[in-house]
Amino acid sequence: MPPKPRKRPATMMDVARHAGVSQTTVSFVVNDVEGVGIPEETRERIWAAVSALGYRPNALAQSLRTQRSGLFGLVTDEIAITPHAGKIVEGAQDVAWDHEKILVLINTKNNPKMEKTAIEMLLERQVEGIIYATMYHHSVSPPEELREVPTVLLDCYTEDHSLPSVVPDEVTGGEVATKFMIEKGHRRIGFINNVDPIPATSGRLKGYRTALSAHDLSIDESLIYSETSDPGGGYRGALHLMQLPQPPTAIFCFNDRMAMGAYDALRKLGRAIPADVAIMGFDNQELIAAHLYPPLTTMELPHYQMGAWAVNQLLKMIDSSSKVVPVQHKIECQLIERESV
Amino acid sequence: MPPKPRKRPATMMDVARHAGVSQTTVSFVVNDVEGVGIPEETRERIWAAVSALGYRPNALAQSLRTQRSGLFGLVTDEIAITPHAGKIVEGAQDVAWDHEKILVLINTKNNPKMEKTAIEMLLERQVEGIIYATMYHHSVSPPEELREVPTVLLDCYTEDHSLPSVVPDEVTGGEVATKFMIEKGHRRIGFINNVDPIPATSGRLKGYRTALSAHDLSIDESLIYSETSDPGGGYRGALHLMQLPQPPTAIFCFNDRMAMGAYDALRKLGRAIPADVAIMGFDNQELIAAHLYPPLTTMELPHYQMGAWAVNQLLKMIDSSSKVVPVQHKIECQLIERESV
DNA sequence: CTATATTGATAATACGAATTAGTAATACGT
DNA sequence: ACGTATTACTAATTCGTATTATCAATATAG
Repeated sequence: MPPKPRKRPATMMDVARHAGVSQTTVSFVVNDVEGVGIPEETRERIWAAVSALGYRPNALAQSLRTQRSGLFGLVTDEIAITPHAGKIVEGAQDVAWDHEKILVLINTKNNPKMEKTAIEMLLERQVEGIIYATMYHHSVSPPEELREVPTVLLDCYTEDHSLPSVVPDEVTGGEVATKFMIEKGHRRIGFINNVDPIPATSGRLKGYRTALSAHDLSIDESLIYSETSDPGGGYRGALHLMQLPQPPTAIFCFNDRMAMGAYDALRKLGRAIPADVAIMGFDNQELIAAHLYPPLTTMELPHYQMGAWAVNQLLKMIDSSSKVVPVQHKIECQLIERESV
Repeated sequence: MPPKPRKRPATMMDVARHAGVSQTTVSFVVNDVEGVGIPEETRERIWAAVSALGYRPNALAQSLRTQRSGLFGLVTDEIAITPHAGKIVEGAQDVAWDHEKILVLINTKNNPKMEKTAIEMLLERQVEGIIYATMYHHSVSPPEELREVPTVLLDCYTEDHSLPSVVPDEVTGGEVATKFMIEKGHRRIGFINNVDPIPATSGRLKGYRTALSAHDLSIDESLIYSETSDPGGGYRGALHLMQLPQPPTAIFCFNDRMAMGAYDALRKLGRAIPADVAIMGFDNQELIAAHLYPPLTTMELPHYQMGAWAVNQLLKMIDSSSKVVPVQHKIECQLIERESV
């Protein structure tokens, strides 16, 4: 029979016996502890035992002893809706991996009770930090338990800013997008905004105004129109703007889904994109943006970066045990140039 | 000062002292152990101490003692690409939650070395089971370490089927899709297949043939055309089929992205969907399918269900310690009827 | 009135590793 | 030759909980 009929996995004690030394010595060698004099010969004997027995450290025991679990909790409200969640997770995961931390994931479906239980569970498991992430940028009031451990809010924030958070820089995003259209020569730029009172709505609008002002362009309020943030809204918005006495030559849409609707409207009106009218989106929802015809120029939300930043921040908060003052970090959105402008 | 200057979280021992009993008694009461005679009065005293100290069990210590970590590992190749990953995670998460298990997530980016390290890490952390998931249905050869613990392959399988796996039922999917078009009255149904040699390619084609045969329709090989699985491929495929001497009245596209291309082609040819030509997709990529005009009728891949099934299977494998024979489970795809057929 | 249950607990140990405090044996300095 | 370093380890304790074995005090049986 091959050397596999082990039932219980080998412990450090097993290795010690096999190598004829004490458990302590094994620990010293395996962890390569500084300042303990152990001759090469013994070390080899121990390593040989390690591989002979297929020893693998028990991280639970280590965590218990060292009081650090190496776990970070990632609490999300909804994970399945958009690919955005994936990017957040990926960013967080990448950084965590580099620091030998591992992520435990809980999806609370926006259910406050579940949310509370989830955080309780994470705390029981001694997570070293928690990322509380939402799928769109808004204000939240998370369970108080969150404060018992280093925490970063992702794509959301508390009204009082008492917890560190990382969010997209909506204003700069709107500004960059608008500036880009201006630089492409557009002077009459419409904006189909969202109707929901969220930071993205006010932020992108503010950026739009800023960019126009910065280029000494007057702001024509009739070019700013609000609609629901779906393709239908985009469709109606574009129709409306194009039927103005002086229609715009470029339309900045609140998001890619609305841009999709705008495409339909323009097609119906027989206007070519970007020849007759340029379209700028926001969100860079790959599946939409890259596959529209023509491919949509849009702003990418920094989900990956937010995930990465959040983990980095947690790492900082953990080792500099000194209370770091809660930071509100904004990350710029990236312009993704395709062919619609 | 309010009762919060605790540094170290309270342990069971602290509770015991506070209530004037032994740690053992606290354990008995807190875990509601059967058959130990402890009067109501003492129990109350203990619970009072628990909330006074804000005691919270240390799951690491529990796990170490009981030898069950309550952790499941979820290893994915790529998580950010599609919303599919989100569904898998959500399905797995939901079932895990119901059984008080928690998911730890590692994304290995298709890097075999990282994959191996990741699994090693999970094993060190004493996960009770591992789900090895890929983002599209194909054959894999995962690290051998996987066999040391209950494992389920998700959306993939090993050639020798020596590990349990759950995958979409591609054949039935193709069949249901085709049957639907037939029932809508179509007799000449084109199929723009993928060129990659993966189960989805052969499976959906097989289902297509089966459905046609089942309805006594002859299979016209010229209506089966292969292209790359992107919008461009769909575009070319549709163009090709529509220029045949006897063009089809319905086109089954290998996936939604190709369907998107087919839409463009038909638009260019001036054919209306579904009046002139019906289009059927596959994958139900919400962002595409629901927002095309007209909304795309398509087959939904059972990602949520696969995630859920995988966790359920792990749970079974764990308690019925008897070696369960590796199951190959196929889950049917759901027809999502919209307006393109 | 003594033997035996029952009640209401506790002491001790195990889980697997990290770590502190030692210790036996040899080497070195003077 | 004697005290001190150094080398090469080991014993014992700890992390926080679950669990088994035990025990004292009272109640009940005979």
